Amino acid sequence: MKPKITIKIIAKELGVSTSTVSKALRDSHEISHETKERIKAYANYYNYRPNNLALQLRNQKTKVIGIILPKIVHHFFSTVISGIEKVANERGYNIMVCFSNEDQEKEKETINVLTNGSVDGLIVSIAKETLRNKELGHFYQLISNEVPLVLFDRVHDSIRCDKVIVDDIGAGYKATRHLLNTKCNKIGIVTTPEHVTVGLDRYQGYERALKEAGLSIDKNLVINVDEEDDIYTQIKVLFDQDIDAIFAVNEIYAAIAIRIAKEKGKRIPEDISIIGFTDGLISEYSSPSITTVVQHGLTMGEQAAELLIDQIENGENQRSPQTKVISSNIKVRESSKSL
Amino acid sequence: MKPKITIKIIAKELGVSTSTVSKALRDSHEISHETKERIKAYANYYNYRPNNLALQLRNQKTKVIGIILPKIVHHFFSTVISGIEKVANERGYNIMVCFSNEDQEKEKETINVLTNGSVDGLIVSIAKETLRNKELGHFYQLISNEVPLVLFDRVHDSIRCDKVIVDDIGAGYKATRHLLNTKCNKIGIVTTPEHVTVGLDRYQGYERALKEAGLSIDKNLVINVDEEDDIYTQIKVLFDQDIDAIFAVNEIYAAIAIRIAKEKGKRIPEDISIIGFTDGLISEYSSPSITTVVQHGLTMGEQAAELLIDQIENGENQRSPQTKVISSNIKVRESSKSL
DNA sequence: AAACGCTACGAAAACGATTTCGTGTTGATA
DNA sequence: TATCAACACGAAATCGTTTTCGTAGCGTTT
Repeated sequence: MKPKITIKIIAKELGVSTSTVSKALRDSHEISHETKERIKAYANYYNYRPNNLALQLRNQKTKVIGIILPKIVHHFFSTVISGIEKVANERGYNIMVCFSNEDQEKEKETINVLTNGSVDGLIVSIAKETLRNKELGHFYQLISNEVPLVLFDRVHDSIRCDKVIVDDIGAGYKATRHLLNTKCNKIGIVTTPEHVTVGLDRYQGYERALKEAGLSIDKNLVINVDEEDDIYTQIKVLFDQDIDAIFAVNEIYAAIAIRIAKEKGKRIPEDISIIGFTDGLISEYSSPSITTVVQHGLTMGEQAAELLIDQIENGENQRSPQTKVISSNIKVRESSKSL
Repeated sequence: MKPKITIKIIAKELGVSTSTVSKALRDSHEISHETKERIKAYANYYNYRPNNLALQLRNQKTKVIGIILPKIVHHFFSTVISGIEKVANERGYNIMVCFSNEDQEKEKETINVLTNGSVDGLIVSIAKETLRNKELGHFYQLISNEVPLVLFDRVHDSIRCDKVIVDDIGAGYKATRHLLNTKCNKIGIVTTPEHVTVGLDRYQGYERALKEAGLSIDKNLVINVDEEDDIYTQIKVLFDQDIDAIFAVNEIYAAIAIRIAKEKGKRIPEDISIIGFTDGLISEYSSPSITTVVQHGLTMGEQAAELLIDQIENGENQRSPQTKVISSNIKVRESSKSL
């Protein structure tokens, strides 16, 4: 990389001091018109741009937002990034993206590196391992160091900071209601293990909807998928039961359910309705296309960024932590009956 | 954000100079054992970490790689990011991700901001608008400023730098050969308009395979999709022709082709084989699952990162620019016959 | 002519770290 | 006892920028 032109070089070339150059470029009234013009012309000619690092060090702010995600190859997360970047860009910030790969150690390490001056604040979705262990010390530390922080999607109550979440209970409820409304009443659910809160919440919505409809919960219709094992096999056992609908808490489970249904010769949605979660490409382009709960990742990203930048720029005027709940809605496609 | 502990503070508290603290923490032989221990204990107790910005400014390197992509909500690009991040992380770098949104002005602006000290080098996939206009001045400038640069996927010959590309012609050829080998000989192709080079290249592979097999090109079997209009309708006309296979240059076109085939009551792959491109989730989870040309985004990202970091760390020992061609391979699934 | 106020600029500190070069003290050697 | 080396530390420069505070020079006022 060629050395870039600096204020110091300009100053030496033009026989003035660095202060004069700096002031001239910022149009200070302290500098005479002709000196200003001379300096500006020179700077312009050599395409001078102030060095970011120097500014960041001096101003004690980087105008960079750190993002830590469990992974990126995932439609929901890339959508969120997109939303964050959009707002960040509008408000003059850049983003620095890191991945925890669901690993607690890497999450800690990344937080450590980023908060050592590289970023002005963090937007994080917590790694599975961290949530499982409930070892949240690194987050408590962020709070006590007053690092601007916004958690989204995978959050934890004990961390006192701004949060952006989907109303997973409400979404589970809506999904189940949709199935009930379209004359299904033997509804199976494919969800995550209980320690993954999003799965648990969606399950609770399911439970509420069923109870409200006067139906009882049949534990045989509840599959808690362990991703360590083969997903296909685990979902397949659900088809041994007498069911007329499946609520899958994500797109992939839904796609697999469809595959099994087809293999079993069931017609969709006549014999069995299927509803998924996360409005990704799979749902849109599989055939039959899949009715889903759309998660509004873009909106979540935008909101998270707004909250974070507000925190950063408000400095001392600490407001109390907010939680934004992004409500979701059902996108009806071919895999479920219409009303 | 609470002020973090600095060397200066430690020095003052312990009544020594900043030089002593710095040396002690880096285990210099110049400092006596007991002083070292005293300083280290203090630093450790207050959890001292050197400030990144200060180091970056002093060392004149950031250990950050800038990535500029047209967009992120796209399986291929997020896979590439994943690959870059993996290697970057292994070699002690972080990544800063920006999007051009296919817009030339934003691309220029982003390059400008990032190269002003924020990153040590750039990995870029060029925006469509830039390629269409052929205004590559901002890239030539990077080269003449000797900014470490690697282009991937969307590249341009006139930019003299390292590149990582897929062998699109070869991939198109392989895809077509696969169809020919499985006894298809009335093969339609759904591709992009001609100015998108990846589509054009894949088409050329198709052409070569057919000619080699002694078949002539029937222009009625070639669909150039204009994404401004309805994709579904454009692909549908292909089914008016007598065909036994379709080569779609991306996953979405393939998924749409499958949908149409089903609507027409064709059996896949008995009546019609379909092969796609990009090994994303759609191909994997749709039913029937789709035979595709896998694009190895992860590998591309890894290679790009290796090339870039080599450039950065080799400094003056400029080797001549390399182009890595990542070859692709066919992943046979249910939408095509097996050999 | 002394006092004052502008104008137009420079010196120096600051951000947080590293590193080169001195230098005062100690003990050993000639 | 003079010389020298080794030890242990500090001063200052450096990275690139901004900003506060001085101040030289000049003209105006009383």
